[in-house]
Amino acid sequence: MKPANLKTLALELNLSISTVSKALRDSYEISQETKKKVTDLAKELNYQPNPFASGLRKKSSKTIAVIIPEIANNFFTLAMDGIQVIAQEMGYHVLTYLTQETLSNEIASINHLRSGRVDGVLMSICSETSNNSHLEMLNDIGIPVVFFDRVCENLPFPKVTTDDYESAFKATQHLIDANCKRIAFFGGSRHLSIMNKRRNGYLNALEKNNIEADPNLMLDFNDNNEENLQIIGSLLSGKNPPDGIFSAIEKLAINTYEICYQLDINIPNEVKIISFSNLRTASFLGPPLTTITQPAFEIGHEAAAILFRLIEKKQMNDIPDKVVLKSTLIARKSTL
Amino acid sequence: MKPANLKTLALELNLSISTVSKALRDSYEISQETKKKVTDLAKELNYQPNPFASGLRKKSSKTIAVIIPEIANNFFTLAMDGIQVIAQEMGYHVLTYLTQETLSNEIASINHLRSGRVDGVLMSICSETSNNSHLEMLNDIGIPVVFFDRVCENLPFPKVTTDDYESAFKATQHLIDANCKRIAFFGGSRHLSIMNKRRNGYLNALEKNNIEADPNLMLDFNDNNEENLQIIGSLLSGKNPPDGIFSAIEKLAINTYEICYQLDINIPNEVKIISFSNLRTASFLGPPLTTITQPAFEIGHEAAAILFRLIEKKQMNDIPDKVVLKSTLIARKSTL
DNA sequence: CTGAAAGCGCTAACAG
DNA sequence: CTGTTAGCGCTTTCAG
Repeated sequence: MKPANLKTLALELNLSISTVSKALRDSYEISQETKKKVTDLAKELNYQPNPFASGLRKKSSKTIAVIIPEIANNFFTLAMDGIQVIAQEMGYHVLTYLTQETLSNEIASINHLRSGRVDGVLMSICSETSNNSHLEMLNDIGIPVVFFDRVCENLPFPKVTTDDYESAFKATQHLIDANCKRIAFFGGSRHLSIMNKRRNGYLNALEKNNIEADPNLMLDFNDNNEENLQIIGSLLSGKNPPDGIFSAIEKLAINTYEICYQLDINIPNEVKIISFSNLRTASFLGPPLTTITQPAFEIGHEAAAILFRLIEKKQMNDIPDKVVLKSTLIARKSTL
Repeated sequence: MKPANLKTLALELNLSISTVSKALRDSYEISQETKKKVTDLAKELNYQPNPFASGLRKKSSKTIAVIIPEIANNFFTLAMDGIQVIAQEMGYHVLTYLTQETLSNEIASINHLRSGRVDGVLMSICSETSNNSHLEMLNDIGIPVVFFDRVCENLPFPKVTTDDYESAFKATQHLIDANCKRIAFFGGSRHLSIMNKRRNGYLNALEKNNIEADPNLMLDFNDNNEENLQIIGSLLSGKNPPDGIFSAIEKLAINTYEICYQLDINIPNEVKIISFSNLRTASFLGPPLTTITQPAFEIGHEAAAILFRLIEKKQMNDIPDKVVLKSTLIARKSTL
């Protein structure tokens, strides 16, 4: 069935299209009486304004884009939830683009934004992103952008992150306090600033405790699960295995559990593990996993809140350049 | 910076707008030479067609809506991934609406569709949805719809589900085979057909084994986590507790683990558990959880594939009314 | 092969 | 207070 439009309403009520339009937007130019007639009929006919027509006219769409590496990931899922909650409140629609950790997809997604389809963008960059030329285009496009979690440091957009360096430092210190001597770092792409911060937190904690960093214990992983399992397997079954692991990525901690189950390595007796993670089941793993838990929902929520202020150009005075929401270390049996 | 449009290109090349438009759409009316000039310039200027203008004109938006109860849920996250993968392939944009298990949100989301903003809808209904009047509006709107997982049985839209009845039957039989005598069923809203199917599978498996169903062991849960924990707690600490639990909802299985940890109840010795679940960590729980795992990614992927055929009116002959993708029972220690 | 022109539904300036 | 009109950028007849 063809949806009702302004013309339908105008015809029915013997009014002009513009009067109907103004009435619906509650313009001061229109009499109460007319407004009532119009809104009543609109409700009756389930009138919904055509978003293309008004988008075309007003150059705004009440839509934002969320560009993230993946959705099957507890952190991004929770962040997404935080974004959606506030978007729904504000009456915005949310378009999602997954880059699948692939640069070409990220570029394609950004190119979509050029068309004016969305009023703003929330973004977490993919692990392949090293050079920023495509992100700089965001500047040219002149669209509000807020980065969250995996931010791009040298671009002039607000950033919402967690205290990656401090948390990583604490995590490492936690292992040291648990008497670990050979602590491994499981990280991801060196292109990501959050990974570098976590790595630095790790290194500085070692240094502060006069432990020499062993390059053999600092592993960078990519997105290939099979390969990652092998790397972890050879590390743990090789000579001089670590007695503590700080994983900067949830997936790698789960992989480590898998390997330990396979090789019958006892956690925490033979190796202790702490990981950045938003697993809801961390407490029920065998053994329960000590985590650095990021406030994922809040990060998404806050990033979206800033974006909406940017879009609606309200309170522009107090748009922060950076927001850092603290993560929480929750000690469980895997580091006991 | 203002994005390039057809006029920009036309002016630059001394061509008419319509020629440029046709050239970009590779019309047979346009010479190869002109096409090349146009596409080259378009690439150079990063031309992206204005989606509002073409949406307005063509009454199609290359956009679909996904309406789901929640995103912080392993099943829906994976389904979403399946949807996104094929949508991206097909060049479609994906709008997500979360109903948060609330009928009023579901109605609001459906009302958004009326405007022609999207070309099709993928939907999983919320647990509050009993009466279908708002879903019937989908019919009036005349937009392609495909239901997945939480389908609405009596509406004439394709449905993609898993074999809920059979899987529930198997799950219950699995507990019976493991020597459970008092098997509890943890379910959700009675409004959802999948819940009824799972409950029926449970009941029929009991019947087939000449076990009398005990109403005290059949629990319906809602979305209130605290309350659910209490209910499970009193069941397990009461007299005549179950020696087996079949949970139709992942979250309830996790809640059960929590209570068992609290009350120091040994799984599987005192109570065995099997649950519908897409937890990636099921194997690493203490103890590993026996699951009925739905092919969540595939369900999303298949539902989207059907939707796109519907939208593009291709292969309309073989649009299935129903697709059932099988779940897998993976036996682990929680039922050993 | 190319161009002119109408119109999708809405908004906003301007007239009345 | 209400109506007329132009035009957002694109597609699509229809003419040439």
